[in-house]
Amino acid sequence: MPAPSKAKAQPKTRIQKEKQDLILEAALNIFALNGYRGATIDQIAEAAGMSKPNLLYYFPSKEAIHRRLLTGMLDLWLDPLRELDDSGDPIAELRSYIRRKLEMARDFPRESRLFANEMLQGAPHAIDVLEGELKQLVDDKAKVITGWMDAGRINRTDPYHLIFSIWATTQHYADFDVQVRAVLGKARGGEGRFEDAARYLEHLFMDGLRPKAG
Amino acid sequence: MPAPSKAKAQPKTRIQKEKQDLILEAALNIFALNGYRGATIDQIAEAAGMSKPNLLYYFPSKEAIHRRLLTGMLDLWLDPLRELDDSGDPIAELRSYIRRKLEMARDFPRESRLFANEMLQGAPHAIDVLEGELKQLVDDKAKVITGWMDAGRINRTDPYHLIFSIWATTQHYADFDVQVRAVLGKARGGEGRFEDAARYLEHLFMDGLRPKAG
DNA sequence: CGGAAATTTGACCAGTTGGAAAAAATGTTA
DNA sequence: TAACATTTTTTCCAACTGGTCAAATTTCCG
Repeated sequence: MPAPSKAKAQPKTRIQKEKQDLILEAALNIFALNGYRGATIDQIAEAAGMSKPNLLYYFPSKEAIHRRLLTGMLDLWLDPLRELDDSGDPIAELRSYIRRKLEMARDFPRESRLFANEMLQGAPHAIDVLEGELKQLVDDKAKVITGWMDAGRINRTDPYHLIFSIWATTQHYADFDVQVRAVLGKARGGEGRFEDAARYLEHLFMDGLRPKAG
Repeated sequence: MPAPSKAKAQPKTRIQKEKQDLILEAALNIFALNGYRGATIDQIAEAAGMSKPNLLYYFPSKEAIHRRLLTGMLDLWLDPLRELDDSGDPIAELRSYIRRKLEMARDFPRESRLFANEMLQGAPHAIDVLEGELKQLVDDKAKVITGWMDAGRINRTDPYHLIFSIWATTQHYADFDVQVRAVLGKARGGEGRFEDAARYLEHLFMDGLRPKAG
């Protein structure tokens, strides 16, 4: 029995990596659905098709699994913002940022909910990333956006709150999915809702509600 | 020992009402912070300054406390939308709806988080309200908004997604408070952040980002 | 005061949960 | 096949959790 704790950091065999991925996949489902405390190792193990002690052979603790998922997804989460390009056309850049974020809400709803859960709890495991990497990145991109405003290429407004509102509106479709579906009903709550949302959000962020000709 | 179960439905004495309020107040803190499963009766009891059996004298179960909080806040949550007035000025009505919702995020962050937690879990206790009362109300108000569009008083867009985006952007400041604070930093993350948010959101929803003179 | 009703407490319980230990089973390789 | 490392299962445990119950205490009211 060699220290299995090593296995977690860098999986040696391909089998180990496969099992770990299996566990992470199952854990993502359970955590996203029930929150950290609501999830049990037994549930995760069963979903991964193995026994609890077997799962604990690959990860030292429940918290370790959660930490892995969270750090993994934080990177994913930040990617779209990283792509916001200073040298591109402001309107097109922001439009495609909104689209990318909405696609993430559609394609990675479990990750989004995991993140939302963490935020609701006060980000006990992610606060340093928020105050470090995230803040840094947002500060950066806020400058880019401010530059566009200075050049008169988009209306002047608060770049930080602009980014917040893009986060909020897009993630809403993942985190509050039940509500969205319930309100839209069967007719409009199907697959098309993301298309509708994309069209709407684009219009909102670009032109707002007030008619141009006062 | 008369059936204490009656006490929950209609508190007899003023003392009973006071204690129940004390418990609900404490429970709101704990539930909002830890989610339903993350909260323990012991925690709530201690926060309310009483023993666990004593708390259970006033509420029959943990779930009963949670249910009371949830139904109580759903009403509060719907109030601002109810006030949206068909006969008012569209721009002013929507503006003040946004302001009211943002004030709710500022003044009732715990309630907002309780609600967010419930949504993330798939609304197991609130799904009927969402599909019933809430959907009804939104359908109603969507018609009002559509009427304004037909009259050319606001730009044509999807009224349902408009309402979603108002919910999302305003609640974001309660539910993702840690993130907002972390990104804004000490300088701008203080009390003023709600004022900034209000100014920003008003501008966004009214005029969007694209300069009028293309 | 004195008794009844309401409130509070301490002891307890059964089920669950995260996790440990060790043995058993299964490769793997020479 | 023998020796060795890896993986899996069986068994177990201590802490925690929601909730009960009877006894003790306090409050209320004539």
